[in-house]
Amino acid sequence: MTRALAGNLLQVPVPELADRFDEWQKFGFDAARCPVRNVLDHIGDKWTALILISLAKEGRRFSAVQRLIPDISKKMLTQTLRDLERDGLITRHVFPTKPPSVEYRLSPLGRSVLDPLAQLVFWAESRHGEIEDARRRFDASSPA
Amino acid sequence: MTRALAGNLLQVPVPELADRFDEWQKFGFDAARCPVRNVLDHIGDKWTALILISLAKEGRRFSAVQRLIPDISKKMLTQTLRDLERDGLITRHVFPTKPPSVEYRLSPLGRSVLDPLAQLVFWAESRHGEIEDARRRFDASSPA
DNA sequence: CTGAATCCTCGTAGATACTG
DNA sequence: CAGTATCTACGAGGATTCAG
Repeated sequence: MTRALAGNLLQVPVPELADRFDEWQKFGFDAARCPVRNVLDHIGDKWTALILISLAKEGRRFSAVQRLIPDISKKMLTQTLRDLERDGLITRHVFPTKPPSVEYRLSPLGRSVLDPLAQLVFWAESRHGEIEDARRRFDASSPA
Repeated sequence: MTRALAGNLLQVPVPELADRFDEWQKFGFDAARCPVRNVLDHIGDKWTALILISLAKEGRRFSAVQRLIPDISKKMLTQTLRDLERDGLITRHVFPTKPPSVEYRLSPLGRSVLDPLAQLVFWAESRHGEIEDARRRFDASSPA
């Protein structure tokens, strides 16, 4: 599977990102037309990425996800799952067992975001040390 | 050009992302050890990504960035720039002109995040339509 | 021009309790 | 088990004003 996707991976050169930015400018920088604001804000919120990752391997039930992300409240879990479902990134499957059980799964669209998301996560992981160092330096040279 | 970078791009198979997630679990899911929470939350906030992109082509002055992102307040611009500087993603250069001018530039570390960021932005752009459709379907079938 | 300082508001998210 | 309902608190972020 890692092979299968290798060929698919869209090449996105950085200069093009800057050019895109220039283009958004021409439309008055309408928030609705700007994917950075419209989507990245959303998947960048406090719980979304974590939930997507927790569903990467297999579908999971509500309580299973909650166990995987211990400090999320039921309220935020419910809400974030619903937003994700609304955006078509996950699907919701209800099984009419005695105590009802509900399983959430990534949709194909949801699975497709794991690649770019992984890029960012692994960037964060590999640069984490550098960032911490920079913070320490900054805090040291900046008067409280 | 989509070809040129193909060789450079780190392949990050999705299964590995899920495995990483499993590992974080073992450490009690400490927020400090979790790059998703520690870093992605930060670059995923309201203005950070936009500012990074606006500096992608060249260093820019405070007021220039503000023009590029019309609806950011001076307060948030100052604050986000300072956080970015603290994290070592941008550098700050003061020129002692008559009215002082300050230019912000991406550091090598800052430039390095543009690649994964671009992946996500272009994902957002290419899937934007799908997401909007999903939203409409969801809202239509869901009783207000 | 590039901020710093203050005040104020609004939304997000946590806590708690309840339900099918 | 998988939510819903309500209340509250906190903090991000906007507006405004001042300063080097």
